[in-house]
Amino acid sequence: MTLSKSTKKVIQPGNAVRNSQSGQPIMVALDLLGRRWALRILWELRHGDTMTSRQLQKDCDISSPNVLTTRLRELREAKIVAKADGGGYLLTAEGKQLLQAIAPLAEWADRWASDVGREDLTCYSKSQK
Amino acid sequence: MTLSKSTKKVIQPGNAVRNSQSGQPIMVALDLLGRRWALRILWELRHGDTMTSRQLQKDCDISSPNVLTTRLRELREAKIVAKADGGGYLLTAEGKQLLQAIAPLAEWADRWASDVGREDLTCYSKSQK
DNA sequence: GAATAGCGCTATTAAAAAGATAGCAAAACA
DNA sequence: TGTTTTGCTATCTTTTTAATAGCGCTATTC
Repeated sequence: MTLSKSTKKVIQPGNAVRNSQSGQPIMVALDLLGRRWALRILWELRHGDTMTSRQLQKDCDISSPNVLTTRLRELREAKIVAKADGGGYLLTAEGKQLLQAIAPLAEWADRWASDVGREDLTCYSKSQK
Repeated sequence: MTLSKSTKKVIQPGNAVRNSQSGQPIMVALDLLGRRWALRILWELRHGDTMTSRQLQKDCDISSPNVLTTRLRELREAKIVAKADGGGYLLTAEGKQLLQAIAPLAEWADRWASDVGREDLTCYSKSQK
């Protein structure tokens, strides 16, 4: 490995990240997915189609392309997302598996919504705008 | 339910969040879990035991208690985490279900690690700066 | 073949979030 | 009563994200 200066680290299993020095896969994953828009980007790519960066930006409601670019780079380095031939982005095989792994989340979220909604939601609802 | 502070938004299904105005459960969940340390905190609570905030801070390697306090408050408001009688924090029933929903993530991470490790890492190390 | 439009991406500045230390009040313990 | 532990706040610095503008490139259209 040439890795001249490790000023910026690739978020990959085996590499130390903010969350952990160990490089444990799960810790690296939690770090990577815990960054802004990372989960959402995967979610918007869930259909498997190639999406342009602009489309992603629009669907995710991201105003600034900078964060999107950064996140996409990280996800590409992590082999979760790839550039498509002819432009755009799509999930890698690895990315599709990841998406399957977090698929139960949507189901949970629905249960969560109904459970939380069943409770004393009134003490929260009016604080919104 | 005096609602002392109406300026802060509770992250709950039904409420608009950064990611989405719709309040769709999955979007709210992605927003909440996409915040720094949120996933990791859940992960450290996965055994179901009551953990003190200091223990959590230590295990998560969080240097600043501020973020931890903020995240724990959000998770409590979302009914995912609760304060334990006699101090400390633990998962709610909802939180335990959430953890089950993202449990496949650990398994995926291990596969991911072996897959990524199998490939040519050199093509990434030099692109960094 | 100039004009147009969409693409990926960078530049810049402001705002927000997180990192890092220190320390306090209350409870638990001795 | 003195000591420890705990949850949390205060303060300040650093990092990350937000918000706009716009560049160079490619493809299409007139």
